[in-house]
Amino acid sequence: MATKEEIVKGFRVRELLEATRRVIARNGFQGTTIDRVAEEAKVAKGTIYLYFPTKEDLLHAAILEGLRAMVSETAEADNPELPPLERISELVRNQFRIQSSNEHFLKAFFLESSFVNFEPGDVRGEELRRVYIDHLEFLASVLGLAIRAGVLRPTDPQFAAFMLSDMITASIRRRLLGLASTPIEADADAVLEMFLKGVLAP
Amino acid sequence: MATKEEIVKGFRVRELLEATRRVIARNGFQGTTIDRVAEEAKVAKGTIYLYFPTKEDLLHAAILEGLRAMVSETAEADNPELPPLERISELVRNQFRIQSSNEHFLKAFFLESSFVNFEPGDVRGEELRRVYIDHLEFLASVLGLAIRAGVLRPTDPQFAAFMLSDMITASIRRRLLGLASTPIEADADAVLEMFLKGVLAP
Amino acid sequence: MATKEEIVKGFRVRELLEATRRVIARNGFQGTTIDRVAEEAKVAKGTIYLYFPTKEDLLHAAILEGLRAMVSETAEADNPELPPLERISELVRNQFRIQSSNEHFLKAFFLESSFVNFEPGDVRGEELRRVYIDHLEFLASVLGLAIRAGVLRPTDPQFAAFMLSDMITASIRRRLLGLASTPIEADADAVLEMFLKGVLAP
Amino acid sequence: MATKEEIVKGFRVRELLEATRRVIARNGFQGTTIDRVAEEAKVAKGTIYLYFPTKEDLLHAAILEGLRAMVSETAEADNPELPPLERISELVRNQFRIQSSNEHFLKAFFLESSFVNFEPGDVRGEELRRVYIDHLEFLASVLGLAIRAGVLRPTDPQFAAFMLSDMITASIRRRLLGLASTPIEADADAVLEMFLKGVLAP
DNA sequence: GATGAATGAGCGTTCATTCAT
DNA sequence: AATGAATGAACGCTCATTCAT
Repeated sequence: MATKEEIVKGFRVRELLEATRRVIARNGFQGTTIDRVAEEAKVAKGTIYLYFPTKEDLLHAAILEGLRAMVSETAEADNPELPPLERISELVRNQFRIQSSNEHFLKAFFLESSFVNFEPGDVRGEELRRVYIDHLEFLASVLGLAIRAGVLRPTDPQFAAFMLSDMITASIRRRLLGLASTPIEADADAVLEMFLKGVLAP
Repeated sequence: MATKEEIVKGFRVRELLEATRRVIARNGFQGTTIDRVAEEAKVAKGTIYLYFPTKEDLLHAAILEGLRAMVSETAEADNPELPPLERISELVRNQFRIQSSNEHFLKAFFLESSFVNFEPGDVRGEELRRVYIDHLEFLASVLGLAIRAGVLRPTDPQFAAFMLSDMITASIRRRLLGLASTPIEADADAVLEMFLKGVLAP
Repeated sequence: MATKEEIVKGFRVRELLEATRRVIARNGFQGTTIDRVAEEAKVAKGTIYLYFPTKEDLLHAAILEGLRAMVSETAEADNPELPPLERISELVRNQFRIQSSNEHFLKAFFLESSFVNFEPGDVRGEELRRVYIDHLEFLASVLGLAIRAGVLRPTDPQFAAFMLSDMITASIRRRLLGLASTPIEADADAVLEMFLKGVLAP
Repeated sequence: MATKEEIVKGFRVRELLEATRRVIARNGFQGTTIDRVAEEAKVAKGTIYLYFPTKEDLLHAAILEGLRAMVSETAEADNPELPPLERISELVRNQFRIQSSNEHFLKAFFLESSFVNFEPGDVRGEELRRVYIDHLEFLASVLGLAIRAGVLRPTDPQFAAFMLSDMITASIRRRLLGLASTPIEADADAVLEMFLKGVLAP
């Protein structure tokens, strides 16, 4: 059961993590310093160390929470009762919307960090990977259902899920690199069409 | 005409760039310091500054050369006389081979840096983007030919090229994240199949 | 109103500036490094940067304060009600006393730096020059009064002030170069006599 | 007797010292590096170390020679047969001319370095001081003659020589600080008048 | 608990000096 | 003798972390 202190602590932690993400969004990972986070959170520098033992832990927690928010928002927006194809279609559209609304934090995340800053075997890295893998498995399960329903060809759903997820990220990245000329609304459809139909002439 | 000194200088530059890429591979971009490069190249710190005016220039040159090597190797392995589909197939297979052989350096590059470390407008960043864009345009031109030949559906070849390139990178990334259970040789085929046919049931 | 923190900060700043002047005195401007100042002030290197953004700012502030102390001490010791000649005489005597008590810092300042270390147009250099020029103008105004009172010949008071100031400095420099055999008390009188009467036989 | 090698060596040394003074003139003492001197002398960096064991020795020799040139030019321009007052007058005018023609090197010397860069007891510092003292003694001897001739008041000629020399330097410094509005030709007369007659009303 | 002044290891960079050619 | 590539100590500065208040 949560004591009053724990609740207060929870608030502080949340504030710190949000401030951290804002700083990441504004300055990138490189430019994220403890000083800046403290200033953004309107808290003394030392205070951060009451809640996080190192900067890496703070960053990790901020990313993890941000990623979890994105992932769970995806899951919540999912409607399992839709026909498989429409469900997938909605998922893609939702994910586009989510990543675009979160854009600022995710921009830095997808362009700069990914999952590399942690050594293989590092607990925090594993945790991060875990969240991502859970997300992929959720996608894979949806794809798996569609395959079993005969709507999709029998392919490796894990592989397909990874590719689908990456294609979404990729088209956002493409936009951030200044290589997209189409309006952003068209991206979800373009990704979906390519994912579903490929490029081969019928 | 190259004098003897220029040749020696060329060797040193190459050694330094290779050492730099090894350090990037081992420590990531964040962890790449002049000290470490010097140690890796078995050279005093100051020596590096005889060949590169700043650390950024060194990193840029190392990345640029690594990227160019990858790109030009792709172009050289291309056989324009193949039928469109086989040509694309070969391109994908080649790129897989190339990116896997370069694996260590490219890992850090594709996972960590992308093209972000340079401010927009930075000459070096633009140069880097240019190389990448050239590569994409080459892919796009091959896809464009296939479209005009009626082998591929009429789609935006730029978009398709970006996605294809990214799918290759993604499946390597997937492997680096420990999410692949299939043998690496199967990746190229899997990417190709998805790219060409999509996942939709016929 | 000064808070407690501001007072403490003021102490630190003063300690740092004094330490800086001691280091300048001991090692000259060339030999003044942040490390040495930190050691002299018994403070970690980084601490200095909490109070001064760059080394140049630290040096500038230390010199400026040292110069201002000298200049304002001169002004305060001035007695405007004395007859012109006695007033000038007192001014010279006072300046000798002041410059000799500050000797160590001023030695380096007058022998090494002058006002050169700052580019023309540099705000800090201008500030330094300003203090010096103000001092000269104060001297010039006193000389100007004496001229209008008919006690001094009509000459350019700006020029005379510069020369008088420099003669004082010069005779201290002469002492530092080991060229003086007379007791230091005699210097003020010697300078005054030369300044007032010149060397020409009557 | 000078061997051929010694003559060649003499040429090189002279070239190096001249190059050094040009670099000092252009970049100040701070900005004088071995690299720049080597480039200015069109010689490899290592070559300098065949002739001078350290940078300090090079600088010292360059200053010493530059100072000697100035001093001996003063002595050569002297006409001992002139009446004392005219002789002094000519000396001052000549020194102004010399220091103004050498202006570039001397500017840095008089504004930046003086004699301080060498520890007391340092052989090179003493040598420098010696040249300067010799010059002062020459001036003092001329003043002494004038005193004995009854043209100047009986004063300490050493002191007077130092002051006269410094007043010349000071008025050049004043000009370099941007504090002079009169034409440069007037400086010599102004210094002379002040030195001879002082500022006191008759 | 909260603060923020203090710390010092570590960074990128410069440059006097050395030494193999 | 002459070269200039190589060296590495030293510099100014940053910033994650600590700790007295």
